[in-house]
Amino acid sequence: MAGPDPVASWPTGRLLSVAARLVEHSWQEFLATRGLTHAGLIALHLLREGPRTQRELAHGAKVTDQTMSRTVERLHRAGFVERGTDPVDRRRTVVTLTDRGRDVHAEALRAERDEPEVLGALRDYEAFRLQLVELVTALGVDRSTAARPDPRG
Amino acid sequence: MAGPDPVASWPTGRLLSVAARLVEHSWQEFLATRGLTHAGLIALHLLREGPRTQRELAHGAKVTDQTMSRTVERLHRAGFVERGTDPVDRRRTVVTLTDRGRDVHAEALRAERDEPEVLGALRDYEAFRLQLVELVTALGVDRSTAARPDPRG
DNA sequence: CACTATTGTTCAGCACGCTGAACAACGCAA
DNA sequence: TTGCGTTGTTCAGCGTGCTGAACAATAGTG
Repeated sequence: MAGPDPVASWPTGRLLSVAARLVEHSWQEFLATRGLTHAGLIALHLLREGPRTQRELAHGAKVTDQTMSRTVERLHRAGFVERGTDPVDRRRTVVTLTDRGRDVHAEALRAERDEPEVLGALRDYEAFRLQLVELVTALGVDRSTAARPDPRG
Repeated sequence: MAGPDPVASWPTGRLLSVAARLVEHSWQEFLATRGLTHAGLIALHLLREGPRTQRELAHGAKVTDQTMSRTVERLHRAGFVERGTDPVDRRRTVVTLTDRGRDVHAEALRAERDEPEVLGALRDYEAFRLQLVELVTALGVDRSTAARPDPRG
């Protein structure tokens, strides 16, 4: 008994993390049956308009190059992307969407539209989304090369 | 240049994840200098009213027992909690806050109040918080034992 | 051509989340 | 006591995030 769920007393950052996990989790059923992961989905999303280098994908997804490297590897293993070396600059790995990748991404878009049940618990879904976009835009200047902006000590 | 940051087109779940990472990251400076982690902080938070078993902590933090197990281990390693076996039920590990733990938690609370700069980017901070609380309350029924609610197949 | 710096990617290793499985201790029944 | 199911915790292993370091290839300088 006592205090059952004083979630309201949590720090906002923690609230954000837990909410993210919970929502991610609600996608798991869909994703697992398709053999893809939630991180891979955003990469697919960024790839829909054409081939990109891993660096570009990392920038776009607001993650480090290392993280995107592994995500792409996973995506490739699942057959959703193709990897090739840029003939002009052989350091670069150019990532391209396969048909299956394009297909599964389209399906995910549909599913997102069809099942707003999860986020339906929110009063002002659109307002909430907007706040998130603001937050990410404000805080997520870049990353990718994992720049350490203020090493004063 | 093309499309620089179409964050607004991201799925909401991804937005949530990235926002969480970004906000978490803004705490890193504070946490790192104190030798604690963001996951540990919520455990400390739950411990402030008295000793708890790991199971209770897991419930309270909306994570699985396994995850809490490792978090407590880390906290113990850092000297913020003490662990003991319940004499009544020797299966149980009772976790208690140390003085240092209580101290660092209080400091974190203060810091949270003093530096709302990060979340200050938001228009309606309170409304946003409220949405998060609603979301977590609605979706985060429990976890801990990692119950699989619907294994129909 | 070597020398050095920069750029693109991967490797090593950690934190944090999860699931499945193992293990120890308890509780209940025969 | 033995046996078995339940409960509390940890171990194994994976996915996603990070940092720091290594490595390969390109580019600039002599």
